Amino acid sequence: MAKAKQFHHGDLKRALLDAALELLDEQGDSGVGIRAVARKAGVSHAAPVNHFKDRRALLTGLAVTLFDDIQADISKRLERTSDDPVLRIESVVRSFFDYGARHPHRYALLWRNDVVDHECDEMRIREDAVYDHICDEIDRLVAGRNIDKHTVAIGLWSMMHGYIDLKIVGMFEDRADSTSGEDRPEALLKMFRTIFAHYGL
Amino acid sequence: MAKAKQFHHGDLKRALLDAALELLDEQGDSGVGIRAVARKAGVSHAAPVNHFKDRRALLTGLAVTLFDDIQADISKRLERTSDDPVLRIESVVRSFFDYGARHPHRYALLWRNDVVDHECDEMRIREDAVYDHICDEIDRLVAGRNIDKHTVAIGLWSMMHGYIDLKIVGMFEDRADSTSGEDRPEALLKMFRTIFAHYGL
DNA sequence: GCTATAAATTGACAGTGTCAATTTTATTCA
DNA sequence: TGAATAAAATTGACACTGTCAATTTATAGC
Repeated sequence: MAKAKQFHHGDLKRALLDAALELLDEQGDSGVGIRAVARKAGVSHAAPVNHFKDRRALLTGLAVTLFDDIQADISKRLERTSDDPVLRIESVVRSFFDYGARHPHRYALLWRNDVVDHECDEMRIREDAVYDHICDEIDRLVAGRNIDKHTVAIGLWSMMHGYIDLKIVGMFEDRADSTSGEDRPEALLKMFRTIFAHYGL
Repeated sequence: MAKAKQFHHGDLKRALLDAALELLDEQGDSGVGIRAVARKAGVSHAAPVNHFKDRRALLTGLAVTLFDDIQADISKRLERTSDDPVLRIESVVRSFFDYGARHPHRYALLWRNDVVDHECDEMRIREDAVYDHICDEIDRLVAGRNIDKHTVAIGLWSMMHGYIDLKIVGMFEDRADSTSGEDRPEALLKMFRTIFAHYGL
């Protein structure tokens, strides 16, 4: 495998996704065009059509691999986390916080509805997986009590996603003078612990 | 004004923004191209350059008008709201919730970093204005107490924005079975009131 | 009325996504 | 093994986009 230069690339799909990821990190999603990716992979401009019928399909395929990366990181962290549901939830949230800070373009792509097909099975499966990570722990947390776990999960996820997204946009740049709480993500986590506490969790 | 058909349009800038808004509502930001807007305004493909040097400038100009609309709605609601800081904060949040539900494409555009210039003065001013609406009330709320108002404001704004954004993406479509709390936005507001309560506000 | 300036026009260029036709390689089956 | 079939990559074309330069047209000021 990895033969020098043959007509049939052998593993072009993988090569295309690699090239796409590089372009994404460098220029954001607008830089990930079919032709640009093909160029970067050293292949003709129409070659990708065999593996991705669309630009949309290409970006969706890329988003799928990103979700897998996140999923892997979450699992790795959870292995090192105790059985306390609150701590496990915080592990998941920290995984997202870090990912958003480290790879803003990748994170932004995940929620681009126009360019990524969230309806397709491959995406739904991945999204379900990460949602379940949050929801399962909350389920354990509210077990027996008369609390709608989805409301708590949606609230938590909303705050988590909203913070990452707004930070990427630069919304908190010069607005929130970093006087007291320098580590804002941790402050938000503490804030949510407040909600858990209020529910008696 | 509004003369039939002359070479000089007279108010082309306004006409372009009107056309852009229509296209945005119909097709999302990807449908708002310079040429498409010019076509819709009944003018040649290069006419817009006199009023918007870029596609980015066009989209930014459009986003500015959207922020103004939101600002107007917020002000209208606040006029009818009592002096209670919590109620006033909830008014602002409800304004955003409604806007996001009513005009998903418009809301999404506001936070598109690649296509809208958030650094320019016109944008900063509008963003500051809406942020201040939230922050001022929170400031009154935490007055005297040893609480970082920015942390509370960022938490609130993050949850608000995250919920609207994820809902637009369709993230809560079939996941959260709408058994108990049908009105999710109100549930989230209640959740935040929990945080206020915890801080003794 | 003449001139400067602003506003809109046409035309061109490079780049894009997508499709059709074609050539090249790999695979399968007799 | 060799021929037929399928898969993978190529080239070429089309319509479309954003942007720029050169040009024409209208407006405003002296």
